Amino acid sequence: MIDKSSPLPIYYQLEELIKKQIETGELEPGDALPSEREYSETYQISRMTVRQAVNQLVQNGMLYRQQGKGTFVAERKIEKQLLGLTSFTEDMQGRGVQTSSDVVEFNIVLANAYIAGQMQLKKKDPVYEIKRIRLAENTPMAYEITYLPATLLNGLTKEAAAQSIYRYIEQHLNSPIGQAKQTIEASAADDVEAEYLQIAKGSPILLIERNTRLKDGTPVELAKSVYRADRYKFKVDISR
Amino acid sequence: MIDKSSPLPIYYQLEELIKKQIETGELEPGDALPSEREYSETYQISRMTVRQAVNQLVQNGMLYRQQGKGTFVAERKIEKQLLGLTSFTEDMQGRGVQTSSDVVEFNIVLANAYIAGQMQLKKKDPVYEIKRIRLAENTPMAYEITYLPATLLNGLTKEAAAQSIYRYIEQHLNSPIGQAKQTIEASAADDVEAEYLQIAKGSPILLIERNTRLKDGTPVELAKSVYRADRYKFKVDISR
DNA sequence: TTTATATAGTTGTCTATACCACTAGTCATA
DNA sequence: TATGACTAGTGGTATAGACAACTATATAAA
Repeated sequence: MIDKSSPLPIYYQLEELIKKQIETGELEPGDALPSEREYSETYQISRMTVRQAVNQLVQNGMLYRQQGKGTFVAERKIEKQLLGLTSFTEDMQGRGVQTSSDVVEFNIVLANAYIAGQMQLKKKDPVYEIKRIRLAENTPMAYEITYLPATLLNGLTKEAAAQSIYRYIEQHLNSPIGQAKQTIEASAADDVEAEYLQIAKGSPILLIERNTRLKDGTPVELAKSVYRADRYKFKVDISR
Repeated sequence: MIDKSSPLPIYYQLEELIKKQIETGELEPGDALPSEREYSETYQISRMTVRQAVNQLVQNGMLYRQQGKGTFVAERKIEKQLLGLTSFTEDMQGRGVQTSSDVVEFNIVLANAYIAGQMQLKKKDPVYEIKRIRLAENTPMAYEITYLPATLLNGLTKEAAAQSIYRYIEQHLNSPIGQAKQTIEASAADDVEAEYLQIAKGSPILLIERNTRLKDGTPVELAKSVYRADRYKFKVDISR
């Protein structure tokens, strides 16, 4: 099961092995794992290496330890990651729902004070302003205005914007997306929003503003989304 | 700086030391940390112990590593934790806002199918049903209905419910709260909600349903909260 | 000037070992 | 019966050292 000559790290192999055992049900929530010393002897690896594997899984919540007792399989989390929250595309595709985007506007504009502040730009720096309608199985779900720093992401096309913008960012900058800060509030649809979302003016809507940054802190996106309240619930999993 | 005879683990002491240096600005975002070997020699501790300290901080996003280059201070996150999201009390108190609760109802009722399903109880099992108005500086912010399993938390009083229910749960069960699953949606206030929140019927509101569990997966709370949309925004920080 | 090549320094992985702290059960004692 | 001491097993902390993988810089060769 563990191949010491593999280029893959041993702790990673053990980690995947335990993960698989949990996924297949060989290890069920509440079950005790073999002790660290047992793993150590079974696979002829150091206990520290075992701990490194287990640490990863404790960290992401699949296992938990109790000193003096053992290590146990945690209740599985409903959603694997918080990932799905960030991106409409990923969220819907994760559920097997066909998604698409209608790009209704695609401009380069000058940043106002608020946008500049959030994106750490100077006022009047150029930014892409992209207005999209997000569809799930051809039903309008959200209306979204996205701002992207034009100097950083030059060459962005309307076609790329109709796909996943995140993918474009990660590939173009060759740098992973790190964190997003989101604000969620409730409101009532105004004329424009009502029209795009095909709902009555004054209907309840979810307003979500998202500020996305790379791992090194560089802001790469500011997006304001308007979701139909009757079609969209927002799920968050939190663990302490 | 590092006291080897202290009962506090060395890795923890080093972790706190680095944290403090970041908080005081001695280490700024983007700065490189001293190398692991340097820490090791400076404090006469093992490099593995240094790594353990740094690992913690990488894990929670304060530092990031680049193989071959070094370890660097990450851009600081806006909110320290996702913690504040879960609990109205902790959230507000974190901002230095005085909070209180009016318990308007305190009953033991029998679980209906939905509640039983979410709480992993049988239908008609007894549950506390607590209806509270959440106030921030004496202004109504939310109306909340909380269900708690009565057999697990017997002895809960109206007075304890007026304080933080979470504190009661953790102390009574002597077990830490692990995760919460939240659903957020927008809606319009009905008669009852409008009255409690002192807003007009039909005003936009945020509906938040929260299902809280212990680390071992035991459900301990199901809460439905209604927030005034004009007084409450919901903030989420997500990191990949 | 450009292109390899070495080299020093960094984090990544892994070992073997040791002792501490905590849990749960056993067993002797009061 | 109840209490306390003991013991085996668990995870928690820590050490010292080794080699691999990667990055940047300096140096030598084309």
